[in-house]
Amino acid sequence: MTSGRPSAPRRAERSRPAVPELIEVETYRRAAEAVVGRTVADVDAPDAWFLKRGASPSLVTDAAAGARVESADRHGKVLLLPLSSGVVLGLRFGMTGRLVVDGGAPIGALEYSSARFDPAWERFGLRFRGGGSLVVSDARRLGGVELDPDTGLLGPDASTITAPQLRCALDGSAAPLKAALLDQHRVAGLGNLLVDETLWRSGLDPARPAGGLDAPEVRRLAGRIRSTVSDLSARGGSHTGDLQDERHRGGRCPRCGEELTRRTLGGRTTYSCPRHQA
DNA sequence: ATTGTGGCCTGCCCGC
DNA sequence: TGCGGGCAGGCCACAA
Repeated sequence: MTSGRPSAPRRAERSRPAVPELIEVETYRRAAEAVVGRTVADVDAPDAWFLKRGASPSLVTDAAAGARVESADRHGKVLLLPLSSGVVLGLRFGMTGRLVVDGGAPIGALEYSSARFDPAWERFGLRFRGGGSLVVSDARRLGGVELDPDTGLLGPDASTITAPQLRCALDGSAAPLKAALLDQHRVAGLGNLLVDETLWRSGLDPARPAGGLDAPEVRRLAGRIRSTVSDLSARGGSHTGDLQDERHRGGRCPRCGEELTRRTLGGRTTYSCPRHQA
């Protein structure tokens, strides 16, 4: 699209949903700590499609009913609930998944109108002895529940990734930097918004071959990944980046005013500044 | 093996 | 005013 017009009409100021990337799932994890130590009375799995990797309502019920929640952990975008039965419950939230603990407002509720929380969107739930519940609400059904997820397949968590870990994750890869950072096997926890924000802050072109970064660039990127996660966590979500308001056709670089490049990389819509991301 | 593509799913935005 | 196409993106199956 050619410029000439000042810019596309600015998107309505209405806040956008916080897509569940690492930051949001960490918020869910903290909320889930409220149920640690409780015993599962019953499993509610009304949507069998939501159960992945061979899990079925009866298998999940067998694993969870009567078991105590031992802890609430997270790796990347996966929320892990180890149970006293020895089974670990893995919860993924896809793009629109929310966690509702004890019937309170779903995390991120303030981002939405009340109509967004249709009871029909409840895909999975645990009810606890003595009351309370933990429910996954997901309009789009892109999330899921699995038993004993293999976290060994995931890369190091983005929030604490070190330069050597990042080098290892990117080394020898010809894939675009954007695609490599989205790949949960390489780095766990980053989604589309966080990657674009991080690369913009790093001054790195998302199309650069991932393995082509030199050592200073890898160090810089590792630091930016951590600081971006930390910064946006403090602001309240992965949608609070500096680039966010300009993520639309005709959007402009918040730093230099150049029109942002919009393209598809790693299968995702990618915005970057052609002037200072190289 | 790695990298790329398309499909899943469905609410919602926008243009007609 | 209503309708319908396109868009959103995490994740997986599959293709090259």
